[in-house]
This record gives sequence, C-alpha cells and structure tokens, in this order.
Amino acid sequence: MSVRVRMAPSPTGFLHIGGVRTFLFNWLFARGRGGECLLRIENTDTSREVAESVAQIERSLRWLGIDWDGETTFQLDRMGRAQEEARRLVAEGKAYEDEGAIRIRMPDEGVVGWEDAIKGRIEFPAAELEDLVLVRSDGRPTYNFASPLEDWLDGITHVIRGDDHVSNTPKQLVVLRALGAEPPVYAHVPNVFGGDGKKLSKRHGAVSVDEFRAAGYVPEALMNFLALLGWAPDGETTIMSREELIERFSLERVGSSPATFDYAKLDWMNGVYLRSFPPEEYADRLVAYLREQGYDWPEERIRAAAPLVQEKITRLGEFPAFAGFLFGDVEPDPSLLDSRILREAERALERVEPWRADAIEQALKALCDELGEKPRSVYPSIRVAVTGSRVSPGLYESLELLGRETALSRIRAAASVAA
RNA sequence: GCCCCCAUCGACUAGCGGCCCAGGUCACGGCCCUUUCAAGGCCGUAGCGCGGGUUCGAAUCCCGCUGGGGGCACCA
Repeated sequence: MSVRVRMAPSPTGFLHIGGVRTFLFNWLFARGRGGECLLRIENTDTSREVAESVAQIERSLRWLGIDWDGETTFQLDRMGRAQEEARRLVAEGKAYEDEGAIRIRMPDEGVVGWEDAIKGRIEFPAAELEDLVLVRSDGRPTYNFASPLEDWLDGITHVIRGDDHVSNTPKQLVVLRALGAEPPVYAHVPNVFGGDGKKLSKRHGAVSVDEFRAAGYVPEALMNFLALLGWAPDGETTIMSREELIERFSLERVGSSPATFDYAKLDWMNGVYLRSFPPEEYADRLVAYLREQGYDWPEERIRAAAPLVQEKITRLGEFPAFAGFLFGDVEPDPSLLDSRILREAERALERVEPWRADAIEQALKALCDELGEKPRSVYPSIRVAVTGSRVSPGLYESLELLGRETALSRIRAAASVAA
C-alpha cells in the first residue's frame, strides 16, 4: 500500500514553527517511503481565511524545502459533498436533524479506540462522546466532519498531526465508520513547548518561519533542528542532511512526551551549517540574505567580507552589526582609544607595502616589538578606531579590506578624539 | 468537574529486564590555543519525580500518588 499524508494548516496568519515540525514529520514520512504529501487548507470558516496567509504558508514551506504533491486544496471546496454525505447518513439513520443542523449519533456504550502509531493504544469511553454536529444550520460542515471526510476522499493513509487532536480522533473515527470508510493510521505528535512548559509562543522568541528566516537561520539547520524535536534516529547522530533525515525518519522513533524548543541549540546548529558551506556558497547566501533584508551594500564587498565572518557568526543576521564598519562610518568610543598607540600605528601602517593582511600583520607585530608591548595591549585601540567596536573580524584582514586610505583616515580621526 | 496523554542531566535525547554506579549533543564551568569575538582541543558539573509491587535482577514491567500538558463548541 502506498503512503499518502496531508499537511493541514489553518490559514490564520503566519506559519507557526510548532506546526511546521508536524508538517515536517508528515513530509519526511511520505518522502522516505515514496509516498505522497498533500497540502490542504482547513478553512471551514470563511470569515477567517485569507488568500494572503495561504500564500505565506506556501512560501514558508518552500523556503524550508518542504514540498507537496498536486494543487493546494481547500476544505471549503468540498462543502457540497459534505452536505450530501451528511444527508446520506440521515437517510441511513446514522445521523439526524436538530434545529436545522445535522448531528451524528454517537455510540452510547463501549469504547472507541485506535492503535496510535506514536502513542500506542488509546481508548475513549463512548459515553464521553456527544452527538456531534456534522453540518451547521447555515450549511457549512464542521471541522470534525470535514476533516475525516476529506481524509477519506483523498485516500489519506496516515494522519500525522498534533497532540491536541487526540480527543477529536474518537469522534472522527465514528464519522468514518458511519461513512463506511476505512480509517487511516493515526499518529499524534507531542506539542512543542517554550522553556516554561507552556505552548511555544511569541513570548518565548521567534515562532513563525518568517521570523527565523529574517534572523538569518538557514533552512537546512532549521529543518535538522526541528526533526530532532521529539525524534532521534539513535542516541548519537545530530547533524543530518535532508536526505539522511528522509532516509532515517520513522514514526516508531518519535517520542511520546512533549519537547522544549531550545533556541541556544538552534543557534549552535545554525553555526555548524553556516561554517560547513563552501566559501562561494556562503557568500551567495549572505548576499541573498542581505538583499532580502533590504541592505543595498555593494555585492563585491559583501563577498569579500564573507570569509572574514564565516567562522564567527552564528546567524546571518549578525552580519550588519559585526561587519557593518566595512560599509559605513564608525563612531569609536573615545575612552577606548589611546592616541599614542594610534599615532604609532598610523606611522607603521603608512609604509606597509603591499596593502595585504600578511604585510599588515608583519608591520603591526614589528610595532608591538618596538613599543615593547603585547598585541593584546596595542591592538584594541586600533581595532576600535577602525571598526568602532572591541569585537570584530580579524584585524589584519579587516584593515586590508577597508583599504589603506580609509583605514588610515579612521586611525587619524580616532587619534584626535582619543581621551 | 469529567475524559485523554505524558514523566531519564537545565534542554534535546539513547536506553525497549542484566552490556547502565545511565551514553551522545546543546547549554554551563575549568584548562589549552589566541590580535578581539568565534572556532577548535582536553577535562568537568549535572539526571532515571515519589511510593508500592513483580523478578535472582528494574531507568526499563504493573499499580497508586504527585507533577505537567491537552480536550470537553453549530472554533479549527
């Protein structure tokens, strides 16, 4: 039997990272088995749905590298079919009308249960189930009717969704049974928390895919990190390519307890990916990122700066603050400047030929010897004068890139304002 | 209130009765390297929620408790 799953976001604004993790599990599961992965928008409620948010959802998924088969479908499009099926159930005596709405009869004894692919056997006492509204009095189907109905019509074999749907499952199982449908395999993945044991939300940090993108995370890292939230191939492996993720993913190894989103670990992992890119690719990504964020800095200069920061920043978003001195003026803090050292540095640097990092290094080292000081006591002043900060990329490379003229004029200017 | 789910270092997890006085990764601490910051190397702190069982033997199985989460709509 070939596998078919579906990702079913509700079109309420942005794409939440917790939901993305669930979609990722669907996607990895399907792709790992040569199956299909559908994208279905769950909008039985017309008032809330917005075309724009659907477009945003699609854009976010694509950016992450999650694709889907066929056209995006809308739950609402099958309203007619839902009404038809509901009427059929009434005719068969399995449902009944109630003040203009149609309700299904729930069994009133025994249990309704299933073998959850992640949580194992789950059962609900039938007495807990109330006769569910299938179709509202205004004719629109409810979620708990439309969703299983569509799963059936679409031939969904595995419903992999959030934990919060566990209590909907018995209802949907009854609906499916009444419809005469073979129920799919259900797999309920635990929630994602933010540090305090509460559902991940804005107060914990970034939550939408767009925010992570804007902060300079790369999709490979985000995907790798998300995959490991609640799933592990073994106890050792942490860095895995998209292909490896697909190959190794399995529902059996998804844990049943909720996971906490650890931003620090994501940062670390993003750094691992950033450092692993070949220099040209790193530069490509950096340029694309800065363009996306609206920086109009010259591309050649960004490319030249890329190697200076690749080992040092963990998110592309750190680039402007870290290497911005290469693209605009600086305002060094006078109290961090030493005019004597700066004048000596100016003198030493004037004669450097050619203006390259290695020659600059020689000159500066020689200066240190001359002054009888350690680099650590003479460099800070120069660094601050030239980069505007005590933290920066390598000093020699920074000076080279900046050019002799700019470098010297910054040093001169700094010397004159030094405290 | 009722129903359902969950429970290993601060975090993600490995562990599916003996190989575990519990392993890996992040974070944290120390040392080394070092022009700052990173990166890298080495070392370290830290955990099976509690109480009963079952068993020769339990982190692993069972029961209870406690704690956390989710759900009880003509929302999705």
